[in-house]
Amino acid sequence: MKLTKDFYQRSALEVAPDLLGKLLVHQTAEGRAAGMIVEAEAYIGAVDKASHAYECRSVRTEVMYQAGGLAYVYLIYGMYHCFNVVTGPEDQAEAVLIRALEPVEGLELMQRRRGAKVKVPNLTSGPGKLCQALAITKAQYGMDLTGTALYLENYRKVKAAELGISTRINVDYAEEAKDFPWRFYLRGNKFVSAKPR
DNA sequence: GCCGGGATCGAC
DNA sequence: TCGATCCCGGCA
Repeated sequence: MKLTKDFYQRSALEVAPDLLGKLLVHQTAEGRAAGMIVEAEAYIGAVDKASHAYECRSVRTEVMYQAGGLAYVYLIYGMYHCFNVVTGPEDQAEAVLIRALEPVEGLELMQRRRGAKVKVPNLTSGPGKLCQALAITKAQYGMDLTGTALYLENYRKVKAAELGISTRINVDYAEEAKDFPWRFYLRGNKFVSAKPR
């Protein structure tokens, strides 16, 4: 079942752990590719120096200020895209970065997009990798996640014992925010991008 | 205009 | 450990 606006229009800190075990689906002319979310990080503009929206409402961050249920996609390091789910009510800049997926559907398509030599665990085990595997680019910026092309749906339940929590990856510059325990992952899943601290 | 830096990845 | 590579934001 597809996730509805109600699911997204809550705090990023509630949505992020709830996203584990959900299926991210992207339907394109090339076909359908989908993976189960195994790692996600919350970003909350109002209080979070690691957030792009911290003291910054601009063309790039505008979608984060919209009501939850839209896609926030940005280019990082000049070469990779990162996919976020916008959460919360309108005017609260919040989002959840999807950091890793376990491939479920369209493995051949993902392999073709990522390159023939890439081994399966590396298809979707990082925010840049999963965007390449699912063909998510800035063309998907602002897209409605309750639509038909790019959406999330229920896939499997996650037990409390499977939930891992840690600090977020690569935000050491963010002063006190670097220590916020806002990263959520499925314990023991081999597609999780990095070892927790 | 110009300049600095980044929610990454993969080759060395 | 380090380089690729480019958009964006801040400042002039």
